[in-house]
Amino acid sequence: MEPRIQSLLLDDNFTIDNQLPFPLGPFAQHHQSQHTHNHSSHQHGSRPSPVEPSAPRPASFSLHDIYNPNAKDSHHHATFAGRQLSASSRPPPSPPSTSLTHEQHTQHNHPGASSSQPAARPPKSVPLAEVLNGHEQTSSGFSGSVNELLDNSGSAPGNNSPKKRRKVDGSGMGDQNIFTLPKPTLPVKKGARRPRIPPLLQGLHQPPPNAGLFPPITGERVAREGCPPPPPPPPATTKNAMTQQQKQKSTSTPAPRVEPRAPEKVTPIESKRLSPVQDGGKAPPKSTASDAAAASSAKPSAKTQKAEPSKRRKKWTEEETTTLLKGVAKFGIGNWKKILDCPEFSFDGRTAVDLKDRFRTCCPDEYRKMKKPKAGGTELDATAGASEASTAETASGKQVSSLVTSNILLPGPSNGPVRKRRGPKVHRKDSQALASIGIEAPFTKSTRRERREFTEQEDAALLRGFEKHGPHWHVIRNDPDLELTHRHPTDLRDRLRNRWPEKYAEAGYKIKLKEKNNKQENQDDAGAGPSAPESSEDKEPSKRMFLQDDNAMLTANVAPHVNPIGMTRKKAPGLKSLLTNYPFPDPFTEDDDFTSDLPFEGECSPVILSRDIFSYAQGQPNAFDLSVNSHADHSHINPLDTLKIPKTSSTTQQPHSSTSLPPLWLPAPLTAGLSSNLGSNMLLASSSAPSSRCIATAASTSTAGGGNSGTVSLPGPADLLMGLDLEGKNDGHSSNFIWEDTTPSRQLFDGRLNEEEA
DNA sequence: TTAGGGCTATTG
DNA sequence: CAATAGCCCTAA
Repeated sequence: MEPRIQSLLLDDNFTIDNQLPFPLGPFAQHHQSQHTHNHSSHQHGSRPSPVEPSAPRPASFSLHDIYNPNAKDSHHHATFAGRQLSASSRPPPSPPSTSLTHEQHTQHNHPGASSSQPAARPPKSVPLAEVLNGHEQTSSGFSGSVNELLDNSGSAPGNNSPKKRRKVDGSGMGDQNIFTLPKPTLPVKKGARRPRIPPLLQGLHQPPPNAGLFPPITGERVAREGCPPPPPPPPATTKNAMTQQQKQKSTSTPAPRVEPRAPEKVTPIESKRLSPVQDGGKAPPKSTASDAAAASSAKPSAKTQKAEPSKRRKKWTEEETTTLLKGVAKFGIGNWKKILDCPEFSFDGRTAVDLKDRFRTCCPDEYRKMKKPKAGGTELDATAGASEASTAETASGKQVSSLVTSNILLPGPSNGPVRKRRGPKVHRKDSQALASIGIEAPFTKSTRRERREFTEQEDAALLRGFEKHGPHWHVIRNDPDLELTHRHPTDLRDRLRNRWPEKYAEAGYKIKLKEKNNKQENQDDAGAGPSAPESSEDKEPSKRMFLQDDNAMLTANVAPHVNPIGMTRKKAPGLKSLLTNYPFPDPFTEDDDFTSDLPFEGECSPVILSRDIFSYAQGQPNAFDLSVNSHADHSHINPLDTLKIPKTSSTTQQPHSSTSLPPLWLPAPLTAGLSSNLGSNMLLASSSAPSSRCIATAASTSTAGGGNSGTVSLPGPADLLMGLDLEGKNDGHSSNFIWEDTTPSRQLFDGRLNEEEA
C-alpha cells in the first residue's frame, strides 16, 4: 500500500476524534485504535483495496452507539444522555426501524453523523469516507472493497443487492469484533408505517429504486394446495352460469354491475379465500373459468362489498338452489365458503352468507338440526323424508314445536305450518326434490361448535381473569376461580376482543379492522376538540392513536402537570383505561414505529420517549420521586429513572380506573420472552432462581447513567424476577429494549403488587 | 399456546 | 343484506 494512503488513513483517525460531534466511548476508541492497527497490518497484505473493510466500523459503531440508548457500554449510555440533553445537538433522526437492514444502518449512520448537526457543522463522516476511500475511488467503479460497499451508498453497485439488504437477522450480532447495529426485531406488520424521515435523509432511508426486496407482484394465482388444476369449464357449471347470466341479462340486471367486479377476480382476497377449499382433499378440481366465475360472484365478500353501494336482491334460481344443495351434500351444512369456492358449483354473485340464508330458507329443518344436534344425540343421521319430523323433534325440541317440520322436507307445502308465511313455500326442498337432484344421503353436519352467548358472569370472570393474568388465555381458562373452563382459550380472547376492544388494544394487540374503525370513530368524536389538531391528518387506525395516547399517558405519568416540551397533548379518551391496563407504550408494535413522528420541523412528537424524557428531565430534575441524583449532573439522568412512574398510592395525578387494577402482567408485546405461566406462586417461587441476563442488563442499565446513588428504587430481586423468562428466551438486543421499556411498568406493577399484598 | 384474521350464525 | 359476535384456522 502506498505510504500516501497510509498517512491518509492515519490522518483519518484524527479526523474522527476531532470532528465527531461527540466523544467516542472508550470502546469505540479502542476499536479505532484497532482499526488503525488493522490498517497498518493490512498494508502488507495483498488486498488491493486501499481500505480495510472494517475501517469505518469504529465510526459506525460509535455513531450507532450514541444513537442507541441501549448500548451495552454504560459510558456510551451516559454520553448519549448527555448529548441528548444538549440543546444544540439534534438527536438522531431515527432509531433503526424494522425495514432497515444492518447494511442500511451502517449506511445511514454515516449521513446520520452529519444530520445530527445539520446546520452547524459540515458532514463529519463524509470526509472520513472520502479520505478512506480516496476521491478517485468514489468516482471510479467498484473497487472490491467492502468499505466501499458499506460507505459509498450511492456508488457501489453491490449496495443495491437485495441479498445484502435482506441480511437482517443479525447474523453478525454475535460477533463481538464486529459492531453491528442492533436491529430491533420489530415485527413488520401490514399496516406498519414507514418512519418519517427528515427531508435531508429521505432518500437515504428509501430502498434504491432497483432494490429487489420483493418478488414482483404478478397476477398469478397462488398455487392452491389440494386443489388440482381444474379442467376447463365444467359443463354443468358453465351451463349454470350461462343460464344465470342470460337470465340476469334478460331480467335487466345492469351489466355494469357485474362487469366491474370481474376485474377484481384475481386478487389476493380470492386466493386467500380459496385456500380453505382444500379441506382434506375433498375439494374437487377447479376450473379456472368456473373458478373465476365463482370468484367474481363470490368476490363481494363482506369486506369488498362494503365499499360498494347496496347489492341488488337477486332471486335464487332453481339451478342455483340445486347447486347449493349439491354443495351442501358434498361439504356439509355450514361449510358455505367451501361450497362457494368449489369450482364444481357456481353461484351468481352469492356470498357465503347468501348460501347459508338460502339453505336455511329452503331446508330450514335440516338447518336447525345442524344447529342443535345434541338433544337427540344424533348428528344428522336422520334420513331425509318422513323420518325427518320425528328426528327433528328430538333434535331441536322447542323449535320443532313451533314449526311443523314435516312440512319442510315432506312433499308439498300443504302441511299446515304454524308460522305465518308470506306464501307457499315453493322454495322448500323436500326429500323427493333432494332425491331428484341426486341427494339421497342426509346432509352432513357442520363440526362447528354450538354458539353460546357469553353471560354476564362469564364476562365478569373474563375481565377479572384478564386483569389478573393478562392475555394468557389458557391461564384464565384454567383458573378455577373464574369458572371459564367451558370456554376455549381463544373464545376468551375473542370475547375480550369483541366486547372490550379497547382493553384488547391497550394491551398492545391488534384489533380487528371493524373494531379499529369503530374506535377510530369514537376517538374522532372524542378528539374533535381543539386539542386534537392532528387527528384529521392521521388516517391511521386506532392503533396509532392508542400509541399516541400511550405516550401522552406516559408523559402524564411522568409529570401530569407539566407539558414537557410544549407538545400538544392529545385529548385522550383512553387515558384512564390506558393506565389501568397498559401503563407503558410498546414501541414495537404495529404502527408504533417511534421513528415515525420525529419532531422535525417543529413538530413535537409524543412518540419519542427517550428524547422527551431527556428534555423534560433536564428541566424537571426533581419533578418526581425518583430522587434524581443528588450528585449527578442532569446531563446524566438515566432515562429509566426519568421514566419511572409514580406509584399509584403516592400520587393522585395518575389517571386511574376505579374499576380495575393495573394488570399483573406485562403488555403482550413485551412479554414475548416471558413465561407463559404467570401464576404468582410460580413466579415468586422462581424468584430465588439465579438472575438472568435480562436482569443484569436491567440493573446495569438502570444504574449506568444515574450513578449508584440510589437513583432508582429498583424492585427487589424477587420482583425483578417476576415474570421473567428465566430460561433466557430473551436474547440480544431485544432484551435491552424490553427492559428499557418494561422497567417502568415493572415498577408500576410492583407498586400495585405491594398495594395488593398490603 | 397465542395472535391475527377469516368464516359463520344470529339478528334486525 | 348489513352488522355483530362467536367460532375456526393457521402461522409463529
